[in-house]
Amino acid sequence: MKISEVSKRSGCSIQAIRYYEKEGLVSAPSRTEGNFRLYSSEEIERLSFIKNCRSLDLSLSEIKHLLELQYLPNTPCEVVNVMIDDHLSIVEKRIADLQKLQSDLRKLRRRCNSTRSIDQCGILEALSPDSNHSVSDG
Amino acid sequence: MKISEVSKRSGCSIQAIRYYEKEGLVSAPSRTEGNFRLYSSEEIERLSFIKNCRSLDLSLSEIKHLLELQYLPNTPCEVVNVMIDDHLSIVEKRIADLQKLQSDLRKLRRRCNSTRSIDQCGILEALSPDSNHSVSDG
DNA sequence: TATAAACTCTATAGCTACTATAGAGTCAAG
DNA sequence: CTTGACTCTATAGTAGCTATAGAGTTTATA
Repeated sequence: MKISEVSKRSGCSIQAIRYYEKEGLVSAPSRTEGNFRLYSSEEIERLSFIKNCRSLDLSLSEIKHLLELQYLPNTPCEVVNVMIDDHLSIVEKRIADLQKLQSDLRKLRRRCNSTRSIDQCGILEALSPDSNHSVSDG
Repeated sequence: MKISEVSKRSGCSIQAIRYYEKEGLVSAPSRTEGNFRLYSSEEIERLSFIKNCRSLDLSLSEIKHLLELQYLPNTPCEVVNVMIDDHLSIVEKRIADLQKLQSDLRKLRRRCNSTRSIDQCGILEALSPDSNHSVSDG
């Protein structure tokens, strides 16, 4: 199989596949006489695995770690659980941060309506440093 | 004032201040004979404004736009409101995406406990492409 | 057989908003 | 006159790709 076929079947873009090769997540495949990459179906599985992990926003280094673990079948899998737990914590923190941001933006938005001009804009006033109405105020 | 003083008072790092200058968010200040940047207190206000906007995760191009608007005091401020609304939409979408991700990760996590070995790991199984238990499955 | 279309290759720039670093110059105090 | 603190410019790095240029390869068609 050439790279475009592998791309379609794995869901990874051609550029991404070459990037994963460069980063060592997949090994360099054999080549045709004309220097085109040639893949077997094993590579599709590996790339699909990577794709699944990326859809969960796991980093390439985490994924690399998971791929290496598959060659150590007797390792206790606690390390996998810990990785997912850690990743969940990061996601939870990101959600909390964004919710704070959302709240701040909503408060800010309430300071103004569309009928004013720039020099009376409650939003710009709140964003200015000498304002008594700072961004996080109610 | 030299740059470190301005950095302390505005809350922007020295590198960030130079970066904002390069990107045209603040104008190039005068220099001492020894080529050190010299600022007036006006620049602190401008940089504090930028800092406030950045804490709301507004992009530099959005901030640039807001800074330009301040020179057009008679413009209707609807454009500001729209920008904040647009930004809120993006934040809301990001939150929703992350909540989906959180849910997927939690489901995945439930597939395994720490007492297994890698070859029996329910998480790795779920991540593998030939699995009947795909990542988003209940 | 010629040629055009479709595909692939490598290498590089770009994205965002900075941070970190190297190597050199400036300035104030002791 | 030297030490230390500060500043300067320029460059590389961050994450995970995407997009592009310019060149070569393969396949289909005329």
